[in-house]
Amino acid sequence: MSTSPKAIPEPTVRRLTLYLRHLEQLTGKGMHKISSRQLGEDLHLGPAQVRRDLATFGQFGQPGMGYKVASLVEQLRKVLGVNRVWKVVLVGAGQLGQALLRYEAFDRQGFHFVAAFDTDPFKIGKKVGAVRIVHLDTLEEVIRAECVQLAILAVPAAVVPQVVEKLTKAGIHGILNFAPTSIEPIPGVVVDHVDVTAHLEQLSFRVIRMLEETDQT
Amino acid sequence: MSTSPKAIPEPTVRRLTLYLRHLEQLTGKGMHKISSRQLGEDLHLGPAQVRRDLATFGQFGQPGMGYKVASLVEQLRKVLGVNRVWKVVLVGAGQLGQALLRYEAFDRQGFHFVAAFDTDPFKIGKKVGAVRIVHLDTLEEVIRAECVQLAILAVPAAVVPQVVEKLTKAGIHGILNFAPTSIEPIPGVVVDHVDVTAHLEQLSFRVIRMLEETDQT
DNA sequence: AACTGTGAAGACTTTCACAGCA
DNA sequence: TGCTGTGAAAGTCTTCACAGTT
Repeated sequence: MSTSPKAIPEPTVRRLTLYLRHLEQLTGKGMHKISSRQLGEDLHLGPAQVRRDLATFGQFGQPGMGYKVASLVEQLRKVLGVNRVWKVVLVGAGQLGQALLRYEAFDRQGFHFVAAFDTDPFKIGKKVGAVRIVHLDTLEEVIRAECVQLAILAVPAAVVPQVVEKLTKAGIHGILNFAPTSIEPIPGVVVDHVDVTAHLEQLSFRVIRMLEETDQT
Repeated sequence: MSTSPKAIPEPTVRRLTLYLRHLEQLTGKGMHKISSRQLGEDLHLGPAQVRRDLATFGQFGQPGMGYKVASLVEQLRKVLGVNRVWKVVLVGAGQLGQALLRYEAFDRQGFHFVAAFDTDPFKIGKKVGAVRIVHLDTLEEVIRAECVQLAILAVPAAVVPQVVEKLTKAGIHGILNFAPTSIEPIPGVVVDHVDVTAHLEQLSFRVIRMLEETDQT
């Protein structure tokens, strides 16, 4: 009976990210306004889809003119919550973990690594990118001291449950899981999953279908 | 008017991967049959969802008994196209690319790297995991000679269009893109996208929403 | 009794098509 | 004219609920 919950559909949220990235590139090119038709064309979406998505959280377009790129970028950042800095920890400093630590685009988008954890004595103390690898046992301490909100998990599937428990205890708010295993839902923690093998399997499925359709004799 | 195209919904395909992975783990544990209720519980899905998904491509369950794990695994593999080996090349042997080359789970799932390409003279000739890095100029040659079907792109966004063109010319069937840029649809080529920044932004959005909902005074 | 497969209902998402503004 | 925002239609996906099998 107070603030309306708004209910933004999940597919819309996924596309907001795409709009934001594309619009950021456009500002770099000095483009000041854009229409839903053009934006849709660039991202291979229908113009109605674009307008519906953007209208979900307010009215930004100017009828007859289109959207002002700069203000749209600002609004999208606000909606997605990237108009501020998120503190992030990495758990699991293997090959993938280290590649993520070195990926500079995260910082530019407001996701700032404050620490990396591992249990391998050979890795501890090593500096990767801008952060030092420390022992997993210090996880709770660091997360509380630094008020870290997000964690990226790049550990073997087998240890995911234990690490998740530690993170939950430490009061983390969100987890992005790269391990090929599903995480039990936890109240108060948002979980998302990046599953590269799943994407390859999707690709496999779609390639087969495509070839079958093409090959109709 | 001949073979029915069946039309499997995309969300279903995404879940098939999850079923497959979970069932493979179950075989390892000596579990021989499972019900839709149990499988759904394990993966946090409704039992009706599971049955609908599995029934999409044939009848596998035994009423009163559930599903036979081994035969379901076999069927899912067949549907997803992972009952065979896919030849894969990596383009872009940076941090992320090298981490992917070393990720052994791909091979186990039937995705076999046959080559890695880059343009950096310091990287060329180096062996990462089981494959050697060679110059991008040899891409078409290698893809044709080895009949490679899939490519993983881990190059900077700026060079994606050129690389995609090379791949298309070489007759690739599927591309999995890790660069934060969208790829123009190409007839005869299936494209999928792994976008880590997008996942972080999703997480950001959902964490904010969760905290707002929790905080209602 | 325990369970699957599925028609039909319901929920959600996309697309159409047009009123209204610049 | 060129464009947005949106009610309503169409399309897609999920869930219910039950007939039918073991």
